[in-house]
Amino acid sequence: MTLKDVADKAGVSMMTVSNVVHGKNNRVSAKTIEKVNAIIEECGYVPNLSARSLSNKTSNIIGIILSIFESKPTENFLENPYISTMIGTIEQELRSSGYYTMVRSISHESDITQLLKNWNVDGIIFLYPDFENYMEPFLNTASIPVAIFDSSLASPALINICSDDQKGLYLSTKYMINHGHTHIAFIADYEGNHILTGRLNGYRKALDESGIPFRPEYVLPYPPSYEGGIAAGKKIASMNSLTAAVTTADICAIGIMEGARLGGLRVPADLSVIGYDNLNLCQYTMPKLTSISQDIPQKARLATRLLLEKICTGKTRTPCQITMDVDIVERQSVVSLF
Amino acid sequence: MTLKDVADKAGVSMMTVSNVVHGKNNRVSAKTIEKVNAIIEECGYVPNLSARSLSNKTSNIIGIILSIFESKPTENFLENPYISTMIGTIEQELRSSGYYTMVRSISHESDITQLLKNWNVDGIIFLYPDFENYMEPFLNTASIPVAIFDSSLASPALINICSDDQKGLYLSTKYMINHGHTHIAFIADYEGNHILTGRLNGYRKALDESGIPFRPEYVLPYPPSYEGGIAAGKKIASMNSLTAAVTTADICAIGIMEGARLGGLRVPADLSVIGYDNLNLCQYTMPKLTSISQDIPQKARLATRLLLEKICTGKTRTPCQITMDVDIVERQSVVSLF
DNA sequence: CTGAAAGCGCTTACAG
DNA sequence: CTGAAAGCGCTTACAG
Repeated sequence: MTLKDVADKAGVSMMTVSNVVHGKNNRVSAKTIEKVNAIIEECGYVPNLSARSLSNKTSNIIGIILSIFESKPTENFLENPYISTMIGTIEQELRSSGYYTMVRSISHESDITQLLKNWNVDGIIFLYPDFENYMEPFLNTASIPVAIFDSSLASPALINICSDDQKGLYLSTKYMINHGHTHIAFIADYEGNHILTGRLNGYRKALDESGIPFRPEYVLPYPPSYEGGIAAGKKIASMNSLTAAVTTADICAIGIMEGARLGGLRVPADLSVIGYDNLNLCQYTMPKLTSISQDIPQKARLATRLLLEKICTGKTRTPCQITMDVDIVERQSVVSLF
Repeated sequence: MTLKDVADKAGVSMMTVSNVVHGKNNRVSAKTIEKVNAIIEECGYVPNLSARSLSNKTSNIIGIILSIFESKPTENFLENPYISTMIGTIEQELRSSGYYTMVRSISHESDITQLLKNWNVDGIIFLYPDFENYMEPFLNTASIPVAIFDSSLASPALINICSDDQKGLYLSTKYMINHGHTHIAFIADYEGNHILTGRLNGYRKALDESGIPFRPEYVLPYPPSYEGGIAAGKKIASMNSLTAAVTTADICAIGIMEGARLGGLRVPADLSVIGYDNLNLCQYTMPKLTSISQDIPQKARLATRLLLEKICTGKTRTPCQITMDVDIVERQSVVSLF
């Protein structure tokens, strides 16, 4: 069942059917519209989008790029609930605007342009900011809108949705201070990572504001993973001077609690801890983990909308670099020293 | 840069270039192949897959169907790490075989056939068995291979990868028995759900084998969610007769531990618990949760391979309903009564 | 308000 | 081993 079949059956031209399908109602008489729609309904006609794409030079397909690194094991990447929330939210948003979602992992920069040419992809969303090295040259070549999250690149060609990393750690550090803590560790190997560096700055800002001296030895550069957290927790127990730890991932905070216990501390009695991301699992630990939350669906939705707007109008209305607010979610992992 | 451009530049026909692109080397002389490939390389020619699809009646696109229910809030669905592992593994597998992954949520049965016609999708993978009502009529119409997981449908037209649910609960119940437990609760509202019913059967089988009477009052039909688990845990505490609980989801097991504590029990001293799925978060709880593990990537990989095999050959080699093995992962949530 | 023609970039089926 | 012709299902640009 093709456009032509419908046209023949209705006794009109393909052009007329096409106009009806696209709702260009001012170009067709009401009577014809009705007749054509009845036939479409009856025969279950569905347009062939490959054909449309071929003549259109456009596809209504948006590419979601998963990972560029072969080296990085995909498993880690995938067990992250962040990713599924992102993909699901983006798909819903795209679908409701008549777009299709193609998910693709890539291993070379050339894979991206290949994907574009293969399917006339209308826009691209990178889920992770890992792509930054490839980004600049790619952006210069790319003729289609591109969205990314938490990137340090400030190119006006890039839709870049960030979250307020500095405020995140400002909030958790301030929360510790408000509960009487002054010896607060910051856990993350921030060097060379602009997101983590932003968070370190938030930590420092909170200390400064309260007149608490910043001590470099309280910055423990362990990776923000479960294992990194365990190592950090043990280290903290051995230092014997800290009452609180803030960090940049819930998994790491959980590791810190575990490591601190292994080192002989009670949590939260001897060590208060605050995580980051507010994952579901914060409520499953003991104590339940206080954490910094960002609205991930909101982030995904905003990126998708700006991308579609740019595709349709050729321009983004708002500044294309947007920083989203974060919040603290109180649970039980912080003890008051007052 | 199109086939024609390459052909002109090489001084050959489009047909020859097409043959080179598809590696039909026996139809082209070595010299011509080399010349054409050099030009392709130089110009960065990438075939337009919409055009290919149009003449081919095939697309190399596989549809992954996310959710059919508008009513079910998508959020729940998405924060499930199972989903991202599935999507990621399937995408990798498809990509390495030259296929493309289109993710799509649907709200009506007709959305599926529409997707097929829109893009000439070559195959479909349903992530969840929720679609069973729609399945039978759909399978009769559908001309393309379909894969699903954990479905009770035994249609030979369906590639159906299950896991050994009965064995899963047999293992956890047996493990309890081997540690001296005889008063063991089974938590899940299994009625009307063939997966959970299979698991209940495994529970009963383990009891039977050890000559422990099955007591209907030990089956607590709470939903296998965190909240359901909390309710079940409180109930167990109030019953004062049970020393162990097996269930069908890690989240539920974590809820049970929480509920039991709220009811005054110590975990695991007073109540041993075993979960199901072996999610990462099993290692983040206290006590760390013993659980039943299924190899999710393996499941996704197998479904994808069988689907591609069926697409290419028109037949699946193996029986299309496959049950995968499960295993128990020991941690700290079970105490020995000996 | 309606339609005939040309073309998007590829493949299939055939001829040589 | 190579190529010219027709066609996949749609849209664009134009004419009436």
